[in-house]
Amino acid sequence: MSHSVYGRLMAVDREQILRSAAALLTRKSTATMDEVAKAAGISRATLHRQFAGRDALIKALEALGLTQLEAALDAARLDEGEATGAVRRLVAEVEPVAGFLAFLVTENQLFEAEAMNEGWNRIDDRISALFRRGQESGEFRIDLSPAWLTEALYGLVGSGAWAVQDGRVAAKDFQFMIVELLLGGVRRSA
Amino acid sequence: MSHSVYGRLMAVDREQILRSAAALLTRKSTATMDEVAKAAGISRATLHRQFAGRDALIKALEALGLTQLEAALDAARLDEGEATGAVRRLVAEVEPVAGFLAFLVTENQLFEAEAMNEGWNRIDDRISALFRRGQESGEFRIDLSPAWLTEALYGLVGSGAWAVQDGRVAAKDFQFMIVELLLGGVRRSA
DNA sequence: ACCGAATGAGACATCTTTGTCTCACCAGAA
DNA sequence: TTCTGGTGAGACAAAGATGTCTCATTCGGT
Repeated sequence: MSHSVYGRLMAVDREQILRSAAALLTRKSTATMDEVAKAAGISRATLHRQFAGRDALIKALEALGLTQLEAALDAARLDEGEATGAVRRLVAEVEPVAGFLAFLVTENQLFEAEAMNEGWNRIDDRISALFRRGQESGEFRIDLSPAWLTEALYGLVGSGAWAVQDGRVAAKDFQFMIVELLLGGVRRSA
Repeated sequence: MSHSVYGRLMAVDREQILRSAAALLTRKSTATMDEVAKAAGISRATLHRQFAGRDALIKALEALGLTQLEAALDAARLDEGEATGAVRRLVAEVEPVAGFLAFLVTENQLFEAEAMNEGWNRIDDRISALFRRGQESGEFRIDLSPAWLTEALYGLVGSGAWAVQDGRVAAKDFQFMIVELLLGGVRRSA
C-alpha cells in the first residue's frame, strides 16, 4: 500500500498550489483559474481535480491561511515573557505566512460567508490581547487602542510582504523593519 | 447655453461615481460593472456612458487617485519646516483620499500598463525624500530605509482607512493613530 | 518490461459579464 | 405647454470564464 506516500505527496502539492495561488491572487485578484494553474505550474484540469471550483479554491486558501496563522501565533508564545519579546517572536513566526496574511486581509469578499469570520476573530483577539498585555505591564503606550495596533500590524506585515516580493527591500530585513517601526516608530529616540 | 452647468454637474457625478467605485472595488475587486453602477446609485447604461468600459473606469480611477494624491502632497508642503510636522500634514491631507490610496496600492493589475507607473514613482519619490530629509536633519532614525518607511506609510494608511470604513475605529482618530504609531511606535517612551 | 494512477492537452456546453442598442420616461429650459 | 438632453430598464449578441469530459502520455512502483 502506498496510501501514506500518495497522501503526503498530494498534501505537499496542494499546499504548493495554494501558496502560489495566494501570491498571484494577492497581486491580481481577478486572475483566471487558468492563470492560477499556470502560476502553479500545473494544468487547469489538475487544478480542478484538486479543488472542485473557484469557490473551493478560495475556501481552501482561507482555511490554510487561517490554520497557518494560528500555528504561527502558537509558535510565538504570545503570553510568555515581556510583550516586546512576544511581538518580535510574532513577527518572526508570521513572516513565512505573510503572503497568506496579505491575501486574507485584502480578500474581504470571503467575509460575506460569516463562517470563517470566527477564525479571523480568534486571531484578532489573540493579537489584541498581546497588545493589551503590553499596555497593562507598562511596556506599551496606552493612547493607541489594541484594535488599531492589531490592524496596523496587519498593514505593516502586508506592506512588508509586498515590498519584499516586489524586490524593493531585502527579505532578510523583513522582520527587523516591521518590528523596529512598530515598536519604536520612525522618530529618533532621544 | 448651459454648458458650464452641465459640465459641472457631470464632473461631480463622475467623481462621485469614482469614489463609490473605489470604495467598492477596494473591498471586492471582482465586482461587476452592474454592482459598481448599483453602488453608485445609477444604471449600468449610464455608467457605460460615462466610462467606455471597465478598462476606462479603472484607468479613470487610477488617474483621479494619483491626481488627488499629488494634490494632497502639494497641500502638505512636505519640504517646509521640520520633517515631523510635514509627516503630520501629509497624513492629514491624505486622509480624504485614503480610500483611493488603498485601492491604488492593492490594484497592482494596473501596473502592467507601465504608463502610470511613472505617476506612482513620482509620489514614492516625494514621500521618500521627506523621510530622507528627516534622517538627514537628525529627526528620524537612519536604520530604516526611506523606501520601507514609504511602504509602511501606505500600509498604515490603508489599514486605517479600512478600519474606519469598517467601523472598527472612529474616523476622528484616523490621523492621530497613524501619525503617532508611525512617529513614535508602540513602545512607551521612557 | 509492465501496470496503474495521475497528469496535460484540448474539446465542449454553460453561465456570467460585457458592450451596444432601443425605447419610454422624466426634469429643466424656452 | 413643448422641446430637449439625460436617464433607467431591458433586450441582445459577443466575449470570456467555468466546469466537465475524453484521451494520449508520463511517471513511479512492481
